[in-house]
Amino acid sequence: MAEPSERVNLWCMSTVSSAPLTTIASIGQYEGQSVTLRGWLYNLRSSGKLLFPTFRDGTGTIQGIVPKAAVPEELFETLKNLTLESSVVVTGKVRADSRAPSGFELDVEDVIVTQRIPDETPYPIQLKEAGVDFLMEHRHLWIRTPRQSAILRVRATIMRAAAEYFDTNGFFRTDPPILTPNACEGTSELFEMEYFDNDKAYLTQSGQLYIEATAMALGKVYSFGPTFRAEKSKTRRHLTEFWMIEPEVTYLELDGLMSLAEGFLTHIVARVLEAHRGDLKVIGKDVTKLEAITAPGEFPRLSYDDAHKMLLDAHAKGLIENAHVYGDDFGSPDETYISNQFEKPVMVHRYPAEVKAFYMQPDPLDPTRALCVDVLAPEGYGEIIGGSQRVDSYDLLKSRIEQHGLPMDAFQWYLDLRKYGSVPHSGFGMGIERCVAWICGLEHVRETIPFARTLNRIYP
RNA sequence: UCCUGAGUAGCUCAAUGGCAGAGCAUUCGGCUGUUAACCGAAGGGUUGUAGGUUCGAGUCCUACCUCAGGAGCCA
Repeated sequence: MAEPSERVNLWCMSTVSSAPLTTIASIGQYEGQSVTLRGWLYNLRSSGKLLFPTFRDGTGTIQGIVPKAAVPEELFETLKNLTLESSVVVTGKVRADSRAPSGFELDVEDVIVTQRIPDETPYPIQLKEAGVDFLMEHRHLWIRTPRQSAILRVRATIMRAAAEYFDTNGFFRTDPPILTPNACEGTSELFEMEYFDNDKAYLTQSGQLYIEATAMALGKVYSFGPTFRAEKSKTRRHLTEFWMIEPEVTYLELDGLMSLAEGFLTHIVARVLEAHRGDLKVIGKDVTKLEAITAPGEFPRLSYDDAHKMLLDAHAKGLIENAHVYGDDFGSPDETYISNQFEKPVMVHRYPAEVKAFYMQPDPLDPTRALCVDVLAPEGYGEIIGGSQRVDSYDLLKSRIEQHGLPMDAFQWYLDLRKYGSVPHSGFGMGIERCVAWICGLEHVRETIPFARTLNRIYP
């Protein structure tokens, strides 16, 4: 058996062959030519004197063909005995073939094995089924599989498109601190840590209060970064560490905020459809559901009261188990039902102020309502955006802080924003992982981020 | 925190209280168009942990551990 070794250095690879270096995603441009790919052996089938190695390189997969009679003996033996996920530099001629899923195959001419995985320690992840626990324990390897790679590529586009929407609409990115001295919203569990000698610090659970301050400096701002919640939630929608993008805009009221959210989500979906139809196919997402988002027509806007009536009707018809109690927030089954009634994301606004955060502006037409909006993604994915107009009165904000039993000292700087040139302003936050889960049609948010942090898992 | 379910070969799973099994993976052999290829053979086990019931426990009981799904809360 040929025993290729780690004999290849990255900087000399370009001299191995005169063929142009390319990626699997763009290999169609080279039909009829020889090219060089750098990647890994994804799978290997054989039929007597014919080998079918499948290669992957992070942009896609392609099947190679190696007839014994057409290549040197050493090359054939090397490939025949190559172990899955060994790293390789492959040179071959690109050929269109209707039998290939991607439309192209590679007639292999040369292979340099960068590292051969030894027989005694085979690659642990099989192409066949595996359980959640095993896959999460091997997340560092699981992300190599075509479906997981496709999800991560879509995630990258969603993150870029989200930032791009604000960058091209006059926003300034102003990221808040990740270490904070107190709870922004006071109630939820926070990750606590020592801050030098006598102080505690907490990992941020939202940058909102800080970007209200930067909005007062710059007008239209957004932040984009990780947030942390020590909630003991074990569901398909929760992570303890997740990424949030949050715009905050001065002189913007609730209606304008909803329009902003609508334009923002539409832009993201459009960008994903532009760039990732192939990936969405690998993932198994029905793209017609996404095309419905970018089709003409506004996102439905539903008041809390209307949503409540919708839920009562549904309960009367036996479509949901529990009758919604007027005045309560919506539970997950309620949100799922509401979102399933629409093709587009639905914006539910003006919840009872009592169930919402202290900083939300009351509706002047009915002060028991908060000027807030939750955007519920279609197909039962639930809340992906939560936002509101903020309290702009010093006196009202101060009394709210008192009512909620929050430490006044910690909020002095926040109150200053209402003391010195207060203006109406609004903002929202979108959790990237829930957005990715919705757009990709995933069962669980743990697949939307390279290394998910959940209640029971912090390895790898 | 509460409710429910699951832990058996590297992986996915079977096994009426009565001999510990299969598929995939690995190794060896066969096949010139395979698409998670297929065919033949071999190796591979402290049934999550600790007790208990029983002639006999993977199976029944108790406790614990781990994981999963859901509720609440949230993005």
